[in-house]
Amino acid sequence: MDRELLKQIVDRYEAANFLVNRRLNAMIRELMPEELTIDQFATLRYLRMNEKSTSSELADIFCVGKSSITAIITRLFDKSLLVRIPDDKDRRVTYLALTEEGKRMCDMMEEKIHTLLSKFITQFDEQEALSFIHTFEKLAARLMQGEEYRDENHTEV
Amino acid sequence: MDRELLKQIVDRYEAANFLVNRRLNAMIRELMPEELTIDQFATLRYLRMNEKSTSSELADIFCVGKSSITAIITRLFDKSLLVRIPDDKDRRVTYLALTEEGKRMCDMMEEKIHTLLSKFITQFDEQEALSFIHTFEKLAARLMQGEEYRDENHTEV
DNA sequence: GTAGAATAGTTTAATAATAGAACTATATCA
DNA sequence: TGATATAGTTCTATTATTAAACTATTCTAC
Repeated sequence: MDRELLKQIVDRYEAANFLVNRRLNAMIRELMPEELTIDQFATLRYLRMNEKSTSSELADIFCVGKSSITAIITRLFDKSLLVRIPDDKDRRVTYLALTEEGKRMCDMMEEKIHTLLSKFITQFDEQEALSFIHTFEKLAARLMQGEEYRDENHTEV
Repeated sequence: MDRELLKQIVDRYEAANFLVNRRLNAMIRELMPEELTIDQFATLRYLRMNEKSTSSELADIFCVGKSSITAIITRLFDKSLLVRIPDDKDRRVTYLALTEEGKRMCDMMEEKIHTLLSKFITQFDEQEALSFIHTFEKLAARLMQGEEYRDENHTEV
């Protein structure tokens, strides 16, 4: 790929990404119930799909420090949306699980977001949408690989 | 597009988007100099490309309230990365412009981010990258249209 | 031409997410 | 067993954010 073209593609990616994320986030924020933030919902959603994960796992997936996760988890716990379940094999470990209310809340929001995104996605023809998603997933996979960036950074000490 | 397929595409989009943004943000955060946050950089970058915009314009583009912009602008001003230039036609208006140091800082970061993104983008063949970007830009354009979501929300009465 | 409405931007107070360091408790390993 | 590593929390400070109240202007409709 030629140098100039690459630069253009990178620029265009940055610009589109910025717009899409800012707009979508704003739209999703509006769908949220008063008591839930986007990051809190993202946490609920992850736990909905991954029963019994831990703070450390969340910190890894979300690319933030563990103290950040503790704060979010505490807020969700205070709202009775999840519980902490100590592992009895390794007593350092605490599993996280949604309460019934947490699941309900998560499903309700997931539904609303689905409706929102569907409006935009249905504007593309099937083949274009599938190609796009396919490339997006490849990009995601490649970002997951080049993981040298972690440690030293989002883990304390 | 059939209902089940649509649901799958939306799910896949959500998952890929989450991964890509979290990872990329983490990687970019690491490139940042000590004194600059990602949001501050995004502000610099916008002003670099759009000379003489205003707080209100930034609030619109970034989909946040004006007081949020005031806070970021003040921090960048304190670091001597930008200046406020009052309009002498309409004295309510204040234009924002980068200082030379602001421009240098912005260019330096832009360069670093370019290098990072290039690593990933060059892994795709030219045609795939171009199709992807094309669809991404269409999505961005459509999100810009359905703007009913603003007002009442990110503008203070 | 003036009163009332709209607009641009700031201030203030409160909340959330975050980093980083210090800490507790537990487990692993050599 | 003693040193080291790991899981998670607490604490402190910073940043981004909202919402509401506010100042200073400009616009507008009468």
